[in-house]
Amino acid sequence: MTMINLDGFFKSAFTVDNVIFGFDEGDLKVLLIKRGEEPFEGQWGLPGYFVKENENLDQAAVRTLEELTGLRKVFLEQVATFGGVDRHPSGRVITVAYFSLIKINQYTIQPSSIAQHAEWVSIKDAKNLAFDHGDILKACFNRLKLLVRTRPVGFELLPPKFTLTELQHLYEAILETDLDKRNFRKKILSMNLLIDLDETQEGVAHRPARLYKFDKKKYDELLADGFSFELKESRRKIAEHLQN
Amino acid sequence: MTMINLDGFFKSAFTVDNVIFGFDEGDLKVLLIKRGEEPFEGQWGLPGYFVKENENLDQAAVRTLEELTGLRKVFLEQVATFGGVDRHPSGRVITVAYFSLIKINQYTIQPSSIAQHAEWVSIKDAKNLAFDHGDILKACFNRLKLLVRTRPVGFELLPPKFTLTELQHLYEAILETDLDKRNFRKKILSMNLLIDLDETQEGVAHRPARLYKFDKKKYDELLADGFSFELKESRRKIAEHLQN
DNA sequence: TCGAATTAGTGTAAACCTTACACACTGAAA
DNA sequence: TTTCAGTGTGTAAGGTTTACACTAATTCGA
Repeated sequence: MTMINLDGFFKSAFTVDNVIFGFDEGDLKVLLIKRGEEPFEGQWGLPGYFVKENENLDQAAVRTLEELTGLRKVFLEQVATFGGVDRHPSGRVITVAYFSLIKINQYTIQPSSIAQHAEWVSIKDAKNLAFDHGDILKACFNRLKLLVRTRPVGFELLPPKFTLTELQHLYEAILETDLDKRNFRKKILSMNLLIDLDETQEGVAHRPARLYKFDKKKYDELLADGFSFELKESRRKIAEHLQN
Repeated sequence: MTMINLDGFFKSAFTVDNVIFGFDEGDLKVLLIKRGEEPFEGQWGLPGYFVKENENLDQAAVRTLEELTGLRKVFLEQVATFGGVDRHPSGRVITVAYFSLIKINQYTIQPSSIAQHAEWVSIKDAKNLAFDHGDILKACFNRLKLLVRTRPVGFELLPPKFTLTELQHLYEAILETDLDKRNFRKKILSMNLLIDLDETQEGVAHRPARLYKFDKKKYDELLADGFSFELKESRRKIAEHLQN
């Protein structure tokens, strides 16, 4: 049997770039690296790693995420591949972008050298990134917006126990819009995907809110029955938004 | 300024694989290649091409699509990248999957060697593909299903003049469900995105249907105003579907 | 301990959208 | 002239989304 010989074809270095989202203090954040060397020294960039000869792309993404955050088994999904000829000044490097959602308070700084320069940056402040990382971040943020409306991934960003207000703020941060409190609660609660823990917040200087957790078991059951999680943004509010 | 030296890192060959959808005789089809050589000789595979040193991924996809179909300026979008270590028997080959939508009657067979073995295969019959092309096709089909509900891409698959029944059949083929004729028409026409051409079909052995064309100009205007094209599948029908 | 501050929690009516459903019309072919 | 095949049309019921404002619980400081 004759096989294709790959020697004659162009080969490129390739990396995975991780867009790691977290949510803290009502603000959606990304874990960025302050670059300590050229190119783009001093600028923010995404954590990126060369893929090894013997590992799959997904494996590389999982491995590097763990090296950086210490976390395993988090939400992680491939988004897109960026392969512009001139995207890397040192030569051709094709990068596969992954995005992940982590609970920011579970994040612990790791001993790896790159992690020393990692910082959570508000998505609003994540500008002027190195390479084409601005484009990559944008693609991942768009994907998150899309995903959050059709699958209950928001819970990946919240601590196990959360209040409805926190959940609403999360959605508002991701969708970049305001939501009506009563309608939001009605909608979320009507899905029966939250377990009311019969506990309340502690240490807040106001009426404490009830705590809920996400009922993953119930969701998996409903999924199997053809249920579709759908959380809509107000169309009117989108339209208003676009006018600004 | 010190730069990273890429020589030390593993490099891989890169291809683009094209999932080219067409619609004909009420049936959604994919353009596949009957493989004339090992590996997977005799099986169907996606048209795939190595990416060149000096071209971007999108350029490679556009170029190869034209080489195969003779068509330029068609709908083309990157879907996902497949980089399993063992996906290609000859060595590491990472492939970036693109999907495109073409008007099947504009397709003309090209002189390229690969095009000689190209055939339109109904999506239902596209099984047992070479490599991981089955997974790739599935990913692209899922993306098409998603896209068709939120953007008016269906028209890319139809001839410039079409009947409402043809449009409905197209949606039914993509969404793999039945739609109610009256409700479908009501919904589509209420968007005001179709121009009634005041012409009718010819050469059919029954009452001829009116012909319409897609009003792209209007759509672009509406888009700018925050309009969102949204065509929903009946939830009940989805649920029924899942039970089968 | 009282009042102010802060955030939590709740219901309804109107508008809008989606669904289910059946029959008369047109033109070609026999 | 009848049959065949597919086109084209309306409505009522049910469900979803929207807009909107006040009372409840707790801490803090005076």
